[in-house]
Amino acid sequence: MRASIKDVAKRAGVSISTVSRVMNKSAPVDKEKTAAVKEAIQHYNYQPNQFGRGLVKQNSQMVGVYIAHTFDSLFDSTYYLELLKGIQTVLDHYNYSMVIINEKDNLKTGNRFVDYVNQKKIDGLIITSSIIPGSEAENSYNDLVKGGYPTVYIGKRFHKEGNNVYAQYEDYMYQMIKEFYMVGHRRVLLFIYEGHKEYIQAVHKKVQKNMPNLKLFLHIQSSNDNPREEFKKQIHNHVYKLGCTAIGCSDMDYIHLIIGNCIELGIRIPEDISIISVEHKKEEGANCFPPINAFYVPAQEMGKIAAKVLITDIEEGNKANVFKELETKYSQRESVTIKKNG
Amino acid sequence: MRASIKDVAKRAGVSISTVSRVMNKSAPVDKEKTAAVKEAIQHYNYQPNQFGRGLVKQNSQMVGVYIAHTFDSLFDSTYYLELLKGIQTVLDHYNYSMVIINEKDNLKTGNRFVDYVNQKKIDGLIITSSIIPGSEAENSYNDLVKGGYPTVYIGKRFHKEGNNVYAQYEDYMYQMIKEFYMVGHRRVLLFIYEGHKEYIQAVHKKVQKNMPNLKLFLHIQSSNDNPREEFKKQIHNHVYKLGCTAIGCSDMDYIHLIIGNCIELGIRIPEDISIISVEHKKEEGANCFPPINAFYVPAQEMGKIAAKVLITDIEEGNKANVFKELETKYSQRESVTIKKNG
DNA sequence: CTGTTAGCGCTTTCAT
DNA sequence: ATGAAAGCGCTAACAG
Repeated sequence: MRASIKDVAKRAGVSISTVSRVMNKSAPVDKEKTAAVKEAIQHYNYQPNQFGRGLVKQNSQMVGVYIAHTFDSLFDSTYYLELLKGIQTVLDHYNYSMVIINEKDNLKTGNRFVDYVNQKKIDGLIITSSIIPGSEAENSYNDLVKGGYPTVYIGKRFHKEGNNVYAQYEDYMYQMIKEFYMVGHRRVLLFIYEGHKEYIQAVHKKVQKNMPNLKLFLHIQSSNDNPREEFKKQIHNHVYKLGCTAIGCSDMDYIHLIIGNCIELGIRIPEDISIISVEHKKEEGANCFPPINAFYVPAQEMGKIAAKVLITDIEEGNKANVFKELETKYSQRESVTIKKNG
Repeated sequence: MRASIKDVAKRAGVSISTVSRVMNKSAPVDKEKTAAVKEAIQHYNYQPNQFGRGLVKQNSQMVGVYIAHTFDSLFDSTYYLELLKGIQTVLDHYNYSMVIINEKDNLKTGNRFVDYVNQKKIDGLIITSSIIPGSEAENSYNDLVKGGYPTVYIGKRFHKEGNNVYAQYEDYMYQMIKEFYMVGHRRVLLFIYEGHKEYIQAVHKKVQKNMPNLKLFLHIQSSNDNPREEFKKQIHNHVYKLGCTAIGCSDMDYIHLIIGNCIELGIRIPEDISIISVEHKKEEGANCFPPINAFYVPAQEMGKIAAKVLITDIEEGNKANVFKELETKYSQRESVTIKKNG
């Protein structure tokens, strides 16, 4: 059994409260006693038991990160990875730990984070945009917010309460299409994550309204055993049969499959096909061959902000809701060319 | 304030011990009282506070995953990602949560996991291979093992005690070179992570001994702002000036940079240069252009095994040390060709 | 400045 | 089968 505060107190010849005082610097303590306590702490390699401390302070120094997603898709997306990096960085700085709360089944009815909250396992909660609108989780989350529990929601929010960090997915996807449109493309293929299905509809509508003579082809990519062949089929079909001259994709994950398949199919970039992607890591597109035009979504920054907001909320109480909208930045590189209308 | 066991007891008209009994099924309870308690639990949406429970049971249902690494490099490596996926999957199944313990500064003197152990924040610890041999962390880890604390070490171990899961890095890297050697290559360039520097030396020695007429060029890649140019320089130099006919790399992360640069430099794969990689995700190499020969290291499987071993250790006590060595599998694809000795 | 004590929420004897 | 009570390790209020 590890040493407890009692052992330390005994060895230092003081009471447990004195030990507690020097541990937490919560009250002035005689110099010599302080030294004795410190010696005893050293000697036992003493660390206060978090259950005891937590029981009285009711905090765990842990923060939950909720992800309603298969872990596979999560850990394959640069977006989440960068988000997590950002979160972890500031959590670490403020001496909090990150607990991942993963919901993989029953995305509609699951709300596993509620248990963590009720069990006091975590002091605050960061929700990742993968939560399904209208799901049980969304409801539970709203309850939490209403109850004043420290939370931050990353991604598109459908309610105005609560802290929110967001990079307008719909905006930059729309911008992407507009980029193509402006240089003459009229038939565009979009590779989209299954999880973004909901959001892309709004984009599609707006496109139909504002660029009536542009035809948008959507390919919703679900997990697949052979993405190589799947992409090849899609690209071949859309480029050769349906006359697409531009491909957009919402994550760098797909870009190598797209580039590689284009090369294999004898489709030149950008001469035959223009490509724009989204990058969640700086200059990611620049490291492709050829360098790919991309919208930079500062995912890591988003994670950092979310964590900072959450910690402020935890430690100082939520004064006002924070709504932080991040800007994306478009980098022109070598993957888009003007399409002469023919 | 959330409901406590007292509130539940009061509403159900029983004592708190009875509530505890029905919660934990730790003793038979009258049917009607059980029903009443369950109703009250429902009503309050009651979840036992983990501090209270933990204080008496001294367990947290949390497991620490220690990573002595910058988080960036961690979350950019498929190896770690797959490892984490595997760990998370089985942890989830056994109702444990994963806490990431990240050591980014002072890799030689840091041992942050010790605090988590002493504070009882975690019930067990998984150490990731990135721990530096001879470091403070290594020492602390050995102490933990000696003290019977539940741990699993993933990666090469320098001591025989404790649970260990391992895919012989040195073996498969040696095999990789041998593959090149067998088909006639005599000048091989290896792209290596900085973190693997220690291990590759042994490989190098063995190569020098067993394949005396093979010349091995090592490029240790540290984090770099412009990997694209860095790789281009390296490849250009080693292929054109130093006559390398084969490139090996220890992680898929680099493969697109290598392939892309080769294409840009007019180096054909596999006609001019043969390539072998390591893949930590099944068929990852098959999705490259061209498909890349690779050694499959079952990182996810390793994570699963590690977690399973750890949980067994936690819940049943460590009977004997588990030493599990995973086999790698070599997939031949289209990136290696015979080199006619000239 | 410091020791004594109550009490955080829970599980687990110990009686009954 | 069940309630009373002890006690897990700690902090904070209180008394001195």
